[in-house]
Amino acid sequence: MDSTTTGFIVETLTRSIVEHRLQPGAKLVEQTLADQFGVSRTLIRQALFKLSQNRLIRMEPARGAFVAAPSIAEAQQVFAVRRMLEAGMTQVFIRSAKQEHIAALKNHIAEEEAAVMRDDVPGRTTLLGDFHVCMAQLMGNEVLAHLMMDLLSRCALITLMYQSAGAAQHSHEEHRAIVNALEARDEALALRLMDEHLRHVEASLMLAPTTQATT
Amino acid sequence: MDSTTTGFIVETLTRSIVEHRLQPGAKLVEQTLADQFGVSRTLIRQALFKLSQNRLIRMEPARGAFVAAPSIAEAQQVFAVRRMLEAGMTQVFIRSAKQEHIAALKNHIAEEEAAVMRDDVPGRTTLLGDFHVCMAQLMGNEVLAHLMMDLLSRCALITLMYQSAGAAQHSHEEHRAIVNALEARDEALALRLMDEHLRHVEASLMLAPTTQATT
DNA sequence: TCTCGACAAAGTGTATACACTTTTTGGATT
DNA sequence: AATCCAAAAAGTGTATACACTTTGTCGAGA
Repeated sequence: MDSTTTGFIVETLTRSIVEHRLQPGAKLVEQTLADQFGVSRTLIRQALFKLSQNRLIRMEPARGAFVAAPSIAEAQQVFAVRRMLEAGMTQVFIRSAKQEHIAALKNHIAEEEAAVMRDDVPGRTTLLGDFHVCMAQLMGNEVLAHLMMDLLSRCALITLMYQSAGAAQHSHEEHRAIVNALEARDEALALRLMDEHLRHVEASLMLAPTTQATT
Repeated sequence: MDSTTTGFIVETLTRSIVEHRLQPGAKLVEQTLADQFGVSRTLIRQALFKLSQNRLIRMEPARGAFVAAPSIAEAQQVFAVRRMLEAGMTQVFIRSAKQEHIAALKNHIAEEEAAVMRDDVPGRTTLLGDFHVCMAQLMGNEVLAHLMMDLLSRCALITLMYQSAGAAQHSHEEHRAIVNALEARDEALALRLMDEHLRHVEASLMLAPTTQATT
């Protein structure tokens, strides 16, 4: 399985969805995609199934695959989980991180800044999310890292739909503050900042709850 | 997708694996399974793919599917994630749970006890894991509940391989203590008990690290 | 005009066929 | 006897065919 052909299709479709070339609710017809990619429906179906696991699309029996339009309620649940998990993660991180790990985070933050500055919407969304994935990866826990990627891909769509440039800027600054707290090994502060950060991101999304119709 | 036929195959295979009728490392040949279930390889492949997402089997390109034999290292990572996540979960639960939710947990514990008493190995493993899933479900957060199910199915195999009757008994008693702390709304105690509980379960597994060869 | 139903078109669900890769087998050579 | 190579067998990867479901269209009847 996943002979890189399927992987390529998944990546391409993911980009199309995340960059809004495919709108939430749009139908993905198997034969059409098969023609476009020059493969059979078999591989397309494999790819669609993977995308449905990532919650980027939704599959309805005998009706087909549709680009997901995650509800506000679902996003709130995802953020609730992230607050629970990332509090613990921050705690373990601050106790075990070496200086080089913190340097890696600083490096990441520089990339974030560049993306925010040049107003690169898909780029900044990815990077702002990757900050959290990056922390997980630096801890050397594959399971945790994979889980964070999953959670972030899951709210990537809604973040993209609702996040303003201002909110992105704010998010970036909060990341910087968190890293400073980590470097100072101030556990209480880091925990508080992380919790507030996640609440802020969530709150910024809720400001425009009626933009997107459900499908 | 998942026209219940695939679902049935997944459930049947899951039971076979969890109840050790299929041993870790065993190969799953598609045509053989297709004949047994009376379907084509197409549906078998769908089912195998789902099982691989649950980490119950491992798929190697062009070589086939094998029953997973999760490593000790992987189990440790899963438990680390569970400690991070369930601390937060316990905290939120104790602050928001109604009396009826605590009653539901007590009810679950009664079932656990029965399974432990009658020495029903697959049953007790499932129920002991479900205690944690149950908490998540009672909180009304679908995402959290699904995540817990995922994490638990992921270490179900290794738990089954390594958990002794004594450890199961111990686990059950710790669940009881946790529920008592929840009912008393003693947050600090509940957090401590949950953390210790997860460490105990993990420690009990590590006692016999050389039983199963890798594959 | 509106509603209902039958028919056609489009699309998904499953089975099967065939190509390609891996594994096994059986001998020939050393 | 042991090793290596080639051919056969077994098994996976992908494409295609066909059945069945859903959706859209068009005309008849009220």
